[in-house]
Amino acid sequence: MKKILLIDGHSILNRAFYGVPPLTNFEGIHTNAVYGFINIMLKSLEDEHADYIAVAFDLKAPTFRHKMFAEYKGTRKPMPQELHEQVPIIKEVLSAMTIPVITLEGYEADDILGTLAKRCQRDGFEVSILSGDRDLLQLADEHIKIRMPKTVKGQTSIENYYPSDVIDKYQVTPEEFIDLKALMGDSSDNIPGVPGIGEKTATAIITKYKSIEAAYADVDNITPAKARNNLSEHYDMAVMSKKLATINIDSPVDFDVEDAYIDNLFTAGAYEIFSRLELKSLLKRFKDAEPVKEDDLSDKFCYINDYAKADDIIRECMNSECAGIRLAVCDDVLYGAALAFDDKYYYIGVEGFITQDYLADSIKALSQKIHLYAINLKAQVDYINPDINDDTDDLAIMQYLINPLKDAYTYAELAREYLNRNFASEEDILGKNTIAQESENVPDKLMQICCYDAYTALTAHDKIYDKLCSMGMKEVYHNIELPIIYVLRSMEHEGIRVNRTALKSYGDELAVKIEELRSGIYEQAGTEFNINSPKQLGEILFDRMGIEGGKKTKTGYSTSAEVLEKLAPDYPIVNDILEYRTLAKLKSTYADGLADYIRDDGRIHGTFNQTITATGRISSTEPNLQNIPIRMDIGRQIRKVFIPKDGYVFTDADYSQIELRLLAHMSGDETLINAYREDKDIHRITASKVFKTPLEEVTPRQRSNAKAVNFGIVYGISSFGLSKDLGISRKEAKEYIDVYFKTYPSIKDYLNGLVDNARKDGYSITLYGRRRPVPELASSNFMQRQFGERIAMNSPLQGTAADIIKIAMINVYKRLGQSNLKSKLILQIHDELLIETAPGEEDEVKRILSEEMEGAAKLRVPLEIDIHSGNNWYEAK
DNA sequence: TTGCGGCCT
DNA sequence: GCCTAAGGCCGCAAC
Repeated sequence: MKKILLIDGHSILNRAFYGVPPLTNFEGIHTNAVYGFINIMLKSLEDEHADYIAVAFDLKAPTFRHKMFAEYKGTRKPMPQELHEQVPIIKEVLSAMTIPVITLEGYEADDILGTLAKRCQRDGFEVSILSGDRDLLQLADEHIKIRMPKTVKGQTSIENYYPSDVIDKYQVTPEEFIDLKALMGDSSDNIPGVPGIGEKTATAIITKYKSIEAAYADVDNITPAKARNNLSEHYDMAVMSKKLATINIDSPVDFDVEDAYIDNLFTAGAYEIFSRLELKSLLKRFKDAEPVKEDDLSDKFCYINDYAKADDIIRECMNSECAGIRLAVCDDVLYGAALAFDDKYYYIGVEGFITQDYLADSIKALSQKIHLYAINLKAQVDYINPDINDDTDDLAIMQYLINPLKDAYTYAELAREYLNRNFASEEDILGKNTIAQESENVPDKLMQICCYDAYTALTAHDKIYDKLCSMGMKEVYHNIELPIIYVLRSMEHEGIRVNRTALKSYGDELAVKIEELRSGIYEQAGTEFNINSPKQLGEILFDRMGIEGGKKTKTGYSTSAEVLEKLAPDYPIVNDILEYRTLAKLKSTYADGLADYIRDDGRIHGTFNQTITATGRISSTEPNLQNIPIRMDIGRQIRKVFIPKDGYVFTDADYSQIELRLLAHMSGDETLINAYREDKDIHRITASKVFKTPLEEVTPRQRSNAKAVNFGIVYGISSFGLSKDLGISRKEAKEYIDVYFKTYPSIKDYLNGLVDNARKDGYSITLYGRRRPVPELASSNFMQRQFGERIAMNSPLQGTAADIIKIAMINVYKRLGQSNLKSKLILQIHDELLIETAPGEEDEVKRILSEEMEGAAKLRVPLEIDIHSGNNWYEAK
């Protein structure tokens, strides 16, 4: 039997809009409703195995119902702009997918759906109608099924209604459903119904009489009295409501069902739209549906394993101006290299006479002679160009600067965006294998990955570089991001030495204390359970032990430190749990966690990621060396296991209040600027002004509160956040903030200006021109907009601080090299640099650090650093 | 894979 | 009525 799926366009789009979190592409176009719509539609097609599909939409113009009843639908709240702008997009998408989009002047989508459903049923079709609108239930019939998406706890499922299901759920037949609505009315459509009759009474009346006409005929016997009186008085209203509620199943809609036949939904046109909208997971569906869609350039690629040929190719490449390059590198081993130049694409494998050293040396020579373009240079730079230079470009870095919010900067992403090509991604080609594992198989896959990469680097380079420059980020790219690659690579290469045995005993000591606490906790609880499980812990504390705490999270009780700390004074077990948590965290994440990363050279070589953060900061992974404990002494002790080479010391320098100093500089506030110029205590000054107390009489408490306010300003202050931080009421927090802004009006103006500019431009910007898009500012959701405002206030400060320390790192790195020092930069922790300092170089290293860090930017206030040295990281802080 | 909780600047 | 100070990474439990 033939099957057709009919969709209520606006209803499903609306559901998708509110069901899918806000989503925008880089141009700031909202896409969540389109995304959700297509997902619901494809899911339904899968479930139903339909071979025909059509979508009906309402038009703006009045319908026949408005002629009957002028107030029909009333003055509806306009749909949010974010949803409104997606209406034409979904229609465009559907058209591109060759799905008929049906509208009819003077009629609603319901009427179109009803008409088509009945027609198709007559023609022997099995019909499914997809809508979120219960009114459609009146259409349910022997061969007409109504599908309604339903969301329970964030999970969307579909409810199917045949007539029997309607009766089960509403005690009335689909036909009677109309009469039900005629009595009840419908506030959203402004259908009046009968006053005083709600769902309960209406259902009772209709189950008994089957129709409003029959009920009216026996109106004297209707109970309760209120319903009786109202129905007899307002019967005409019920009759009109019935007419309004009745879906027209005989509308003059012009439709040839053969147009709705599903041939291929995944057309090139649809692909183009989805990639413009950046709906990646939908693009994936394309690949499954239409494998030929993937661009295959394999026949252009040439595999080289002959030494003489390789030599010829490299010599030939030397004569071109530029080349795309991609090396196959894994665990410090080079397996091959792809070169793309003059529309030629070679992969040279390390094989036979083509040794690693030969290939690396040839590429280094090449990089001296011509411009090379790579994607993710840091991973390959060891074999390309050992030291800072401006001749090898990195397209991943360029793209990160253009949009730092993306989650991948791979050739597949770049080719899609800039070349309109859909290449199999590295993950697609490798599957679960690594490059090292794959090198043992057929070399074809490595060739494909590297050639696609080199092809993309060469072909997209000019487009992406031009875009970067047009966005004003040429300097930040050349002066900051490109050189920092080499510094980060060097830091990764050096690593940091760890005292393995000390780490082990630290872990062992923790284990003893943890066991003591564990048994004590079990004893107090009267049972054994997994203390690490928030679920079990919550049940023990709040159910079994009956502690007053209350639910907070979706999944159960909150057992966060914030909650537990309030209970700790009254319940010894809670105190023990908090201590257990602290120690367990230290053991699993730091003692045991770090041990796994110590390599044979006794050092940890983490990775510094340059393209992760939204603001321009560096991030650290495998392991994260930027979150080693320091606040509590028990945790801080772990820093003693980080040690320099024998005879060396650690020198640690960190900026003093860099973000507040930037606030002073960028806002131009004279009080703040003078305070820093005269090296005054900034928090004390703020306290004195805000609390109207003479400077000498500021209490420690006042100073500490002022410090919290200063921090808050940098984060994009909110009364909620400040109140939580200070443990005061929101009202008090708001008063602090108000007084602060009254005291520093230029800062208020500056921060407001940041928000205004970000709203106008769509992005925030640092002193050095680095951008961060803030699409949240355009949201219709209040929370989202507020979030956007805080981002707009924080990003320029945090981002400029990130720029400045990167400049300092580059200069420190260069100075250490120029002075032929053995000392090496090994860590960066956002505003802090750690140098492993060789014997006798201590003074010079300190001089370099202070000159380069303090001199990294010339501001209206001095940049100052604190500097310490020691025999381990604990001592050096 | 997701949510919670916790460590850092 | 929402439930938020900015930016990260990671271990564990539970699905």
